[in-house]
Amino acid sequence: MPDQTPRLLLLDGHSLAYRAFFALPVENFTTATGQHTNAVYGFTSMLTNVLRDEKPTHVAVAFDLSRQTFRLEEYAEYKAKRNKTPDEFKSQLPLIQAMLDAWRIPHLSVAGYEADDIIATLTTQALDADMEVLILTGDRDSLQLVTERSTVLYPMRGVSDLARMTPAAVEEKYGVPPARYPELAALVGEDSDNLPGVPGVGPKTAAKWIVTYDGLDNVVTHADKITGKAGENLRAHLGDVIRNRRLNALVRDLPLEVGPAGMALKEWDRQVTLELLDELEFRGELRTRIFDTLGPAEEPVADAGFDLAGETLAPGAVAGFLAGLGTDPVAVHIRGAWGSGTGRIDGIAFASESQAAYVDVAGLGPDDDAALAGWLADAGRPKVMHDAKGPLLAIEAHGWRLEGLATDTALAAYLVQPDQRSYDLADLTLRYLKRELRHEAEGDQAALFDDGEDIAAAAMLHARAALDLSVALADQVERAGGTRLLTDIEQPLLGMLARMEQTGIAVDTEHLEDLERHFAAQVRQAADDAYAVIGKEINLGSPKQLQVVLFDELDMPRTKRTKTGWTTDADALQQLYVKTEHPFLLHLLRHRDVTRLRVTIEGLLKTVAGDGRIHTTFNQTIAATGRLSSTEPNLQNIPIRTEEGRRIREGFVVGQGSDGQRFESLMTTDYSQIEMRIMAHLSQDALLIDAFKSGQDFHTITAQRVFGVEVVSPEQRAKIKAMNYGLAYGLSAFGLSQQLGIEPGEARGLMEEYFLTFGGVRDYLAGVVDEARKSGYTETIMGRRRYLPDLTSDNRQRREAAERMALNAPIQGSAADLIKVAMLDTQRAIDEQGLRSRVLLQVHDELVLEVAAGEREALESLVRERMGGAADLLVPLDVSVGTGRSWFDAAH
DNA sequence: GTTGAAACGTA
DNA sequence: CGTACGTTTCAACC
Repeated sequence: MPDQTPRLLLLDGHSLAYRAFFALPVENFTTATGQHTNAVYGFTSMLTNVLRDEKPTHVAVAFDLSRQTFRLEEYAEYKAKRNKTPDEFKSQLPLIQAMLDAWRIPHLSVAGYEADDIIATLTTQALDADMEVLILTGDRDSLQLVTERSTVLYPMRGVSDLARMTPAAVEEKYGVPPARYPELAALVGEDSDNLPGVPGVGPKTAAKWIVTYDGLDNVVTHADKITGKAGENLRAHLGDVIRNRRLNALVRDLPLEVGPAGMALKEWDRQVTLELLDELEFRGELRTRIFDTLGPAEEPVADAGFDLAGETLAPGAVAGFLAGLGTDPVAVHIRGAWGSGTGRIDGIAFASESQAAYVDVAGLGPDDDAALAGWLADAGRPKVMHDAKGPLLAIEAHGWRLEGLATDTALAAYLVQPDQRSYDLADLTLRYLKRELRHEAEGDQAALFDDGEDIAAAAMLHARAALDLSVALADQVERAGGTRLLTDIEQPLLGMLARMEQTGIAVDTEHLEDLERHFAAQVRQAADDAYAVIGKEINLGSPKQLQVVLFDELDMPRTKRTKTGWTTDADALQQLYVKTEHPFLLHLLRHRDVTRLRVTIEGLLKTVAGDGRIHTTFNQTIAATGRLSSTEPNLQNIPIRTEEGRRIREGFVVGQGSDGQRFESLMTTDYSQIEMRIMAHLSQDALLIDAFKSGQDFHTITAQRVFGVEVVSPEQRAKIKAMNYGLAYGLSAFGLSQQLGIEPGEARGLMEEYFLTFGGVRDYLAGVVDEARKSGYTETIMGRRRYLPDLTSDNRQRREAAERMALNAPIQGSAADLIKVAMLDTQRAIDEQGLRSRVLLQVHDELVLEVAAGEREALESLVRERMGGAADLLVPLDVSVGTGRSWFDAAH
C-alpha cells in the first residue's frame, strides 16, 4: 500500500556537512587533485540513506548564508568562540550544492538567518498543510520543532546512526516536551553558540525546574524561591538565560520564495550526477547506493530515445539505396573490430535525415560491393562518423577507400571539451542531444542485441545519433572557435594517423631478444647482490616490502610521504645513498633500471605483428593540450636518456615495403627547443627572440644574459637550462631548488634574475593566467582551447594546479598544433612529389620516417621545409635531421 | 577479475 | 611544491 501522505524532508546542509567533515578522516577523502571530499561524502551518504529509508515525497536543504545573522546583531558574542570555518570545508559546500542541483533538490538560504530558521518556517508551513515533516539536522535547537507529525533525525556518532526524535523520545532524553526544549537549552547554555547558561545547571536540573514551575517563564519569576548554590547562580545569570531563550527561538515566519509544495521530488539528472561522482572520485558502494535509491524512480532524460525507421538491405538492394542518398551528409556506423593498424568489417549502417539502412557485409554480392566501394570513395558524398580512425582501418583492410569525411563527431567533441576521459557516443548523445541512445519503442537497451534484426537496428541507431550529433556539435565547435582546427587539422590528420598505424615500424627482433637476455642477466645479478647485502630475499619490486627493509630493518631516514607510506622512488633512493652510502641502495637502483628495460623490451616484442613491424595506435582525443598519445605499445616513451636504454632504439630499424619496394634508412626529424621558441613568440620578449635569432646554443646565450657574463660555466648553463625547461610547466622556486639540489633561496634568486632579464616572459606568464581566469580557458596559436574552471577555485591546491596547467597548455598545445600542421604538410608534399617514403611515428616534437631508396636528399629538404614552415613565428623554427639504419643510428 | 597506487619511461 | 601522457607491478578489493 503506497503511503499517500505527503512527507517533507528538510535538511540542515551546513550542520550535517560540518559534522561529516569532522567525523570522516580527510586522508581517505581527497581526490587526486587535492580536493577534500569528506563533507560531501558524509552529507551525500546521509541524504541517500534517508531518501531510501524514509521515502519522502518532498525534499529541501537549508544552508546558512554567513555568520552575519540577526542573532549576532543582538548578541555580539554569538558563536564567537567558533573557530574560523576551515577552507577545506568551505570548498566542499559548492560541491554539495552541485550534487543537490543534479538531484533537482532545492536548496535555500536567507541573508541574516540561519538554516534552522528556514527549516522552522518550512516546518510550520508544512504542518499547516497537513504534511508530515522529517528534519535531518545536527543542531539540537531544531528539537523545538518536534510534534506528533514532525520528527527530527539527529546524527548520533559519525554519519550512519540517526536518532529518531519523536515527542516521546525528546521527553525521555531531556525530561521536557519538545516545545520546552529551548527553555531547557536556555538554562543549560550552548557552548558551540557561545551562549553561557547557568553554571552548575545541567539538563537534569533544568528539566526539574521547568517541570516543577511549569515553564521557564515561571522559573524566572520564581527564581528567588529556588534554594542552594544552583538557585544563587540562576539569580546571578537570569539575564543570560533570558537572552539565550530569545536567541534560540527559531524564526517560523521567514518570507521564502519556495514553499513546501514546490519541493516535490523531481527526476534527477543522472548524467550530471555521474560526472560529479567521477570528479569527486566516489566510485564504490556509495555510487551503487545512490543509483539504487534514485535510479528506479526516474527516467534519466525527458525526451525518449530515437524514433528510427530503417531496414536491413537485401542482397542486390545496396546500389539502389546508395544512389538515393543524394549529397546531403550521411552518417556511417561501422560494425566490426579494429586495432594495431588493421581491422575487420561486419556490417555498415547508414542514416540520413530521412532514412536509414543496414548492410551485412558478409552477404554482399559483387555488385553491392562495388556500389559500396564507389560510394565510400566518393568525396562528393559527405560522411559523418563517430571516431572514424578505427573504422577507417577496417574499411581499408577490406580493400575499400574512404573519402569525404565531413565530420568526425568524436574529434568535434574533443575540441569542444578536450578534458574528457572518453567520447563515448552514448554519453555525447545524452549530453548534446538530451536523448538516450536507444530506440523509442524499446524498453531496455539490452534487448536490442538479441538477434540480427536488433543488431541492425542498433547500428542504424548509432549512425542516426552521430548524424544528429554532428549538427549539434558543429554549433558548439564554432562557438569554441574550433571549426578550422577540426576541418583543417584534426580530421585530415585522422587519415594520416591511420596510415601511420597501418604502416608500422620494422623491428629487429633478434637484436631485442639479445638485449632482453642481456638485461635479464643483469636483473639476476643486481638481485643477487642486493640479497647478499641484506641477507635475505625479498620482492624488490614491492614498495611495501622495500619500506620494511629500508626504514624498519636498516633504520634509514624516512623519505617523502606517499598516500600509503614513504616513497622509494629513484630520487629518494639516490638521496638515501648520499646519506647512508648503504650498498643495498645501489643494487636496488640497478635492479630497478635493468628490470624496467627488460620489461620494456618484453612488452615491445609481444606487439610485433606478423609482418615483423609494430603497429601502435595513436589516440587523437586523450591529451587535453592537443597532443597525440600512443598505446599498444606506447612508442612515445622509448628510452633515450641513458646509454643502456638507448640501445632499445637499435631495435627499431628500416624495413621493407610489402610490395618489394626498397627502403634505405630511417630518418628522424625534430624541432629543437620548440616550447621555448613558442614562449618567445607568445611573450614577444625581445631578448629571448634575439637569443633564438642568434642561432647560438640557446641555454648558453640565455645564461649569458641572466648572469651578465661572457663565459658561462657548465653549472650556470645547467641552472638556466632547468629554468628554461621548467618555465613552461609553472615551475616553482621550490621545485627548481629540488631539481638542482640548491637552496630554495638561491632558486628564488635565480628566478628573480631570470625574470628581471626576460621581463616579457614574466609579463606573458602572469597575463596568461589572468586572462584564463577571466575567460575560463587558455588558447593556443591555432585557437585550441582548454577550459580551466579550477582557476577560480577557493581550494588552493586545485587553484594552483589549474594555474600551472594554464601556463603550460598554450605552449604544449601550440607545439602540438605546429607539428600536426607539419605532419599534414609533409604528407602532402610527399604525395605531390610522388615520393614513396613514409611517416611512421610522431613523438611530440619529432617525426620518424622511413626513407625509400634514393629519396634521402629530397625527403630531407622536403621535411625541413615543411616542418620549418609550419607556422610564421617571431623566431625561426629550427629542425634537425638524422638518418641511419635504426632509430638509434638516426639520432643526431 | 578489477582497481588504485607507486614507480618510471618519453616530450 | 613542474605540464602532458601509458605501462607495469604489487596489493587490496570484490
